[in-house]
Amino acid sequence: MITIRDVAEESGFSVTTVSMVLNAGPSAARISPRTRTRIWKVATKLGYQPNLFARSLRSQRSQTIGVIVFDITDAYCTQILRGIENHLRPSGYFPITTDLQDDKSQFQRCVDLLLTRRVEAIIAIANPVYLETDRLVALATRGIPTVVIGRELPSEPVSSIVVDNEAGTKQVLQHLYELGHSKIAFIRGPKILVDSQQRWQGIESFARDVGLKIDPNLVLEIKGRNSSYVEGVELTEELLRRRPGFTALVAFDDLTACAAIRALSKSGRRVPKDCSVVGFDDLPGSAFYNPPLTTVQQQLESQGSLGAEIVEEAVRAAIEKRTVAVKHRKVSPKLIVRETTCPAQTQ
Amino acid sequence: MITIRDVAEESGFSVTTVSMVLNAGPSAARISPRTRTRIWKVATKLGYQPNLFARSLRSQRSQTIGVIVFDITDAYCTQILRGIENHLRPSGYFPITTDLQDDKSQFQRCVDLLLTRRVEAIIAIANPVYLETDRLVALATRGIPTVVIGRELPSEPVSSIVVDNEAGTKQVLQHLYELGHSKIAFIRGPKILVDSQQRWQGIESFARDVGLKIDPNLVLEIKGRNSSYVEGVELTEELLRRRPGFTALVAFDDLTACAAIRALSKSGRRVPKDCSVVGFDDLPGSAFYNPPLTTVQQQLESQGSLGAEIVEEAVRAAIEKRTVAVKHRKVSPKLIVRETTCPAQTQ
DNA sequence: TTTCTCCGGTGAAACGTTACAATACGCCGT
DNA sequence: ACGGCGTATTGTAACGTTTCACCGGAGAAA
Repeated sequence: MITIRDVAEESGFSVTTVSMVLNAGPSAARISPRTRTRIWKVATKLGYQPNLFARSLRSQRSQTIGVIVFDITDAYCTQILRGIENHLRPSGYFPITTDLQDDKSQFQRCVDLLLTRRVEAIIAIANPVYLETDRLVALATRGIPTVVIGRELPSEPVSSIVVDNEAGTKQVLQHLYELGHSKIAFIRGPKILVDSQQRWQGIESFARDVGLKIDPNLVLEIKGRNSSYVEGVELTEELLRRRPGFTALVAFDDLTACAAIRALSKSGRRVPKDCSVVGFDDLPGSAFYNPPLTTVQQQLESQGSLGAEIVEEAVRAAIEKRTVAVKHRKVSPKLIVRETTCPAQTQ
Repeated sequence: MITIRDVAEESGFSVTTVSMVLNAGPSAARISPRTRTRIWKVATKLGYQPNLFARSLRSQRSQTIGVIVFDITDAYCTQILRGIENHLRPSGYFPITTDLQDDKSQFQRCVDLLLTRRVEAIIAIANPVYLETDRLVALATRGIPTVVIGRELPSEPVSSIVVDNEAGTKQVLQHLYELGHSKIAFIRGPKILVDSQQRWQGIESFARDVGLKIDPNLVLEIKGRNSSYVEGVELTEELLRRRPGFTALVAFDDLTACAAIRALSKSGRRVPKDCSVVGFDDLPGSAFYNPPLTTVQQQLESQGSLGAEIVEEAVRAAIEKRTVAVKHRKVSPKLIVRETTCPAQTQ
């Protein structure tokens, strides 16, 4: 392994000079251009690779950002990860990831792991049903910039990024409205999720705006006792029992939408001809569903890179001893029209 | 931040002694039990956290394993990651992941990134269509234990883990055979993939064993020119045009199976009543497909933990200056019967 | 008593950087 | 000739560990 000392000897300059040049920081400006090129040449000739451990030990900076995901096998998390990594790459920071494995009790372990690795900031991807807010706040007050993706924490000293659920469902309903649907069924998400309420507000608000009537008998809600998929199937069957006449169904999310389509197919109805269906999330599989699902895309990659941007800025601020305000961002989702929606049949 | 020196002063012992005790290595045995408990007590009282950078700098060991995935948003990769992480957790190693983003040309960058972080070993999750074998071999010969998951490299100094494709398709065909199917269509995978050939061998071998006749007109092959999904749809339509009488279809993988189901549905056929369909992979979405897909599970988590086990052993061997043989492991897949297969209709 | 061995522990030198203060030196004005 | 100043460069002390060689002393063997 070749060290900075080797470069110094080979180039005839001191270790200090080499260090300054190779770091290309502000102090490198004080070194003459001739010396700089000379040192660079020697460094690349020898194939010098700085030792991160020595560097971090001395400079007290790890060049590392910690990411906590609630489930690495969940496509929601990995798309965000992709965004984070892409944003961080050019800035020289490296993201390291710990996985909660959907087990809330692992949170402290994950945080400790990251702190042991001396991460300079933390991005947490929030599970919709739980979030260890206190621990995140503890981080933030310890001076570690923290941002949470997927949950709004307006009153806490933690930055956050969320999707604009209301705007999403508005687009959904507008789409169906423009296709001429008026008898629309809804499967709402579980009450515990803030997302559910926001999405419902978008529905109500758009319906009110255009004078669309929502039949309370066509609105059911996921209780979340058992698998969301089987519950989706059951609720759809219940809707069919109550008022078989609806021509469209808005599901809380893609999984529920898939369940609904399954139930509709089993009852002999064809999607979208007899009934249009719309989901929310745009899971990777949704484009290949039978039929391909019309749904709302959450711009997860953007959310990730936005998160990375925020912590990066916060870290930079900390280094320069500036303070930086907590940020709360909302990203606009996008309706993706595929093959589960079509104009309402005029009967 | 509290250091080992603080613990030494507070406990009245030397830094050396504290270090030996806290590392709980073989040299700790030389220290008397009384001293040991005393030091531990002080360390926990002060909340001592060793500085990984200092430790790694001195000991030349990073306690880190590098993982290269070909696409972090691919469920295939993340399930393997889960297995790796779970295996590594108790042993104190930490996996750091780099993402190829399905771009072969990024490989060297990813390797360099990991080498910069001084990983002690590398696990590479191979993309089915490409693999930078040379670079992996280069790693292995540089003394960095390397294992590749998803590709067999029998003649190289790199360990490997693969699924037993042949055993998988044998189970598939046996399942259909036992359900009474004899007119079976096949969509083979692209020739370039070794997986394709192995899976086909399983089919042929089982058919030969039980005397099942395979109609060459019912065998089509993915060329891989455009999206695998749309090609699956087209091939299924072609099969229906040629010999509409088949009662079952074996697809190369889940995505193709979904495409086939889609094409069958569009042609008015009901799955599984009119035609059974089997996939391969067990993608996370497959259980929620319409209908839920009968498929072959690849035991990805096991593959991951197996990979972790192999590199861990290799690292341990390197530390103790033993040499350890390259290992090639095959894991047995498992048929998951869901709702796309049923007994053949006797016409 | 002397020498040897073992036990329990220690001092000091690394590991490869970066940061701070200091230095050498050429040049200007006086 | 001399002080002063700015520029380009350097010596040295950290950063927090681990490791290696060593040491004092108590008991056993000679």
